[in-house]
Amino acid sequence: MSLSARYQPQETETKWYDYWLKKNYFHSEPDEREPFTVVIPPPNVTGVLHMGHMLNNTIQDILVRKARLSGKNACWVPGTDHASIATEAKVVRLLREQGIKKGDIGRDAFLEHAFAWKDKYGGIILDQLKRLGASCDWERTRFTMEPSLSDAVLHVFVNLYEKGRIYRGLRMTQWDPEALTVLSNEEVIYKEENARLFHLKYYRTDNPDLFITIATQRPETIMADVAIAVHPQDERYQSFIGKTVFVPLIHREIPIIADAYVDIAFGTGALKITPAHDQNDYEIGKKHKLPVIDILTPNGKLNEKATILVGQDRFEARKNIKKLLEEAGALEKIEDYRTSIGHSERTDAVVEPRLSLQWYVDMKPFAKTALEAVKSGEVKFYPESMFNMYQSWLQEDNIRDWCISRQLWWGQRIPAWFLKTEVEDENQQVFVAKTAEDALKQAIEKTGNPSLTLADLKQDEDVVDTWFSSWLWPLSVFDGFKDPKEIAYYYPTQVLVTGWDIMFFWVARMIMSGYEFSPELIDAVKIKEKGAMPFKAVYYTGMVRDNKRRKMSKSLGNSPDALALIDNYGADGVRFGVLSSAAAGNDIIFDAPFDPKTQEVLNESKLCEQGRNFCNKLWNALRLLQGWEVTEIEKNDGDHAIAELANQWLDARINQTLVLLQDQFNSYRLSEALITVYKLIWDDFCSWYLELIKPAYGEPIQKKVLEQAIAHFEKLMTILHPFMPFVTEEIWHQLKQRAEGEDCVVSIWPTVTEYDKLLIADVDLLKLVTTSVREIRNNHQIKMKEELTLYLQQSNLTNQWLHRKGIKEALCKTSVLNEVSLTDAEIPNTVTFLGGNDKFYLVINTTINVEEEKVRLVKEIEYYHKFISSVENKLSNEKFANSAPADIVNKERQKLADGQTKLKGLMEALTKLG
RNA sequence: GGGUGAUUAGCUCAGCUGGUUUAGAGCACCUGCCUUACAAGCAGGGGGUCAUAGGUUCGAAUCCUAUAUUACCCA
Repeated sequence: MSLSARYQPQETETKWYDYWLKKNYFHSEPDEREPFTVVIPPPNVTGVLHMGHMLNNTIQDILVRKARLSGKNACWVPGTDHASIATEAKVVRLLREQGIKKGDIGRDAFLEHAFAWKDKYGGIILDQLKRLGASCDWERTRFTMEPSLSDAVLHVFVNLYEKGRIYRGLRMTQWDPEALTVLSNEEVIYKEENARLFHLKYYRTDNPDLFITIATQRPETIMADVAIAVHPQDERYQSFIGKTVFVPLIHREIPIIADAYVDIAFGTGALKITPAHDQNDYEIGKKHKLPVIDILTPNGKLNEKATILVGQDRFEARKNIKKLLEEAGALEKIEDYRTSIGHSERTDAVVEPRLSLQWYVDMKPFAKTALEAVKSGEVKFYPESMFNMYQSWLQEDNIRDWCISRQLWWGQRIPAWFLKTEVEDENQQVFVAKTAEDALKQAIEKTGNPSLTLADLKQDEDVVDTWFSSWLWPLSVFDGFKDPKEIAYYYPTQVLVTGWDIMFFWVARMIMSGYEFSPELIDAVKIKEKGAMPFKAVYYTGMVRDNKRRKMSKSLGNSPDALALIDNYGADGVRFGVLSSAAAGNDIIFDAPFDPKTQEVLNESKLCEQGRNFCNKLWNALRLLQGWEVTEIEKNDGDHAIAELANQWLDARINQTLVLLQDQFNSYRLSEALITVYKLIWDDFCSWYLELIKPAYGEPIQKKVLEQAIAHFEKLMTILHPFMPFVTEEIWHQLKQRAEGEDCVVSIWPTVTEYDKLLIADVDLLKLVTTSVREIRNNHQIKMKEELTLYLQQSNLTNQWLHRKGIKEALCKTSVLNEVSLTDAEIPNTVTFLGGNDKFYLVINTTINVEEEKVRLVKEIEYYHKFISSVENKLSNEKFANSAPADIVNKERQKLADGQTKLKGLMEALTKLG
């Protein structure tokens, strides 16, 4: 059967993925082998595959496939995250389009809609991962809101509450007026923006001629002012302290207080205190026992407490109040300035500080554990430098309690019940339990009222933050909270692969929950033996950016379509492209070009093209092997000697590379590992090995040589498999007839054996001489086919080299020579070049341009002169000789000696030219 | 405002513990080849004061300090 001249990924990729699934190769069950566990960072259930997923899942797949080939019990658990805010927003929007309001249909009906929507559209991303080749154990697919995982969330909530680590409190929170929920601090994204600073006059109540000017960027909140604060040492305002002023427009009287918090240099040095609408003002207000006046509705409109502009949106009110202030003579001036403004991560709405009653996790003890885990090296970060960022966040003075309640319905409802009779406030009685029945028992006990029934209780309306379920992911995907069997085997996971942007959201919190709960779920002996950490290593990928260094995102439209890329280059090609410039932690500039006319991103990539070309190279190597005619007759001729040499050499090179690869895998230098394999295959195997064993035109190849070649090719396919699974599986099967279950995906990663380093050096010289001869041909316009004669200067080295079996024949073949011989004499009318330290003379039939030759030699001589003098300088420095280690000094001496030999040779050649 | 990285060829990046590195790779570029597996290819080539200025050292792309540029994190 003849093969197409080009590799066709479309034809093979689906075929092999289905085959692997059919064979159940990705499924794992606990057994006696060492486990290699990876849990996927669960993408949003509503998500579609983007470049970041491609990168991060390619890396995970490489690690998992490599582990599988290395004989470990590889288990990669996939799944999705319910993503409460994002999903709820999506469903709300969808319902609105159908004319349905969330509030009208109620909680249960809404959840029905949401689940229906999730069943229909959720999890598309998991199918897309299959296109990429992800070898997940799909039988283990989990969802953060499925019953078992939700159960774990409730368990943990109750557990932490009982330990006194979860509390309910009235605090200043970050409010998203669009999603109508509080956010955790981490969900607020600060952006630098242009803003205006309004300078407003507040007149004294005791003297209408005196006023104090304050600077604010939020004039629409002055109706909520409760004081003006100045610095106690500010000389300008000493006479104002203790007096009162009128709030402009509404003429409410407020005091002027002194507080060292005020920055004398900022604005006018006088600060309006608005506790309901500013975090810092709230703190000052509390300190000075000032009242709180909240003038905003949940959706960011002014309420009746504002008394003016009631019903207007905060930004509309800001515009309108400017006019009123001007008319009232209260506006002194407006300044432009830059400031950073907090936006909601999910809805991008400007967040509003808001006083509200929420649930919090006390983070101090957790932070200490999490910091220690990485500091001690139990959890390793790649790259290590990520620890700095981690540390600064977890330090005691930086860590803040985690607000975990959200005013949403899509998520796990908070397992807390209250008495219907009590007013909702900080002091009301609360019964935290996994079920309403348990809560009722508590209520009866605590109130001493046995007649209470379920009807007297009401459950907290809120749900927990999505991250409060995903922080349990490594524990809950193995149902650790229900059954210790699987988790005892699979925990801790090996490595977590994720972007550094969710280091705080997710990584740190998983470390916290891991240390907190795994000792409760797993046998103490096992924990002692394997550790309590959720993963042994974290591989932080960079952010994928476009060629203008912007983060690739759907909203910017600067990300190529991941699936279109796979269509264009094949999954293997895209995997190659995405990985090849992705060192851990460094951001990746993905090279997809933009259409110069439309400015739309094109689904093209040079790097993926390189990956596709590599597949094609492999494919053609296969075609070469298949095209040869085979002979059973073994001849002990030159070709045989070359084949033997090539065979042993490639074997040595593979072994040498395997050692390097192991090191690269151990340190997670995967892009380097890929380049290493790429070079081994393209340069060593294709360019040298196959060219060496290639029979002359029309000649057959010896059966044994072909078998050796196939064996090497097969080994190389196993080595490349983790990176490019599809093409390697295809070639693996094309190479020979395979028995049932004899597949590349489950082949055995080669073990390193002793190899001949000297042979590698000898072939390096062969390559060097060949390249030199080819260069001379190029320079003298001698055809590649024209056979030439080469002489080598006689020396111990050349003598030994040329007499290694196969070298002479190989050299004749690669350099197209008719004769190679050793000589003591200078050979006239030849081009001289250096190979190693020795001189080579190439006889060419064209007349040598003596002047050109001289120029070339003089240039080289100059180079060595400089080189030698720099080494001599170093060596003549006594301090160097005394303080440098002996082997370094010896190396320098060797460098000098070699340089001198080379220089001598070149000088002789120059003299010879006359 | 506080902090952390980055700066190496036209572009994207390697270079790990200072010493076979007067610095590597891929792409792009130049020259010659449709040679019988592959033009998605082959053979060869050019191109870098390692951001700048100091310092430590026998020795610095590598360590230290400052400056510049740039990216990000935190408030």
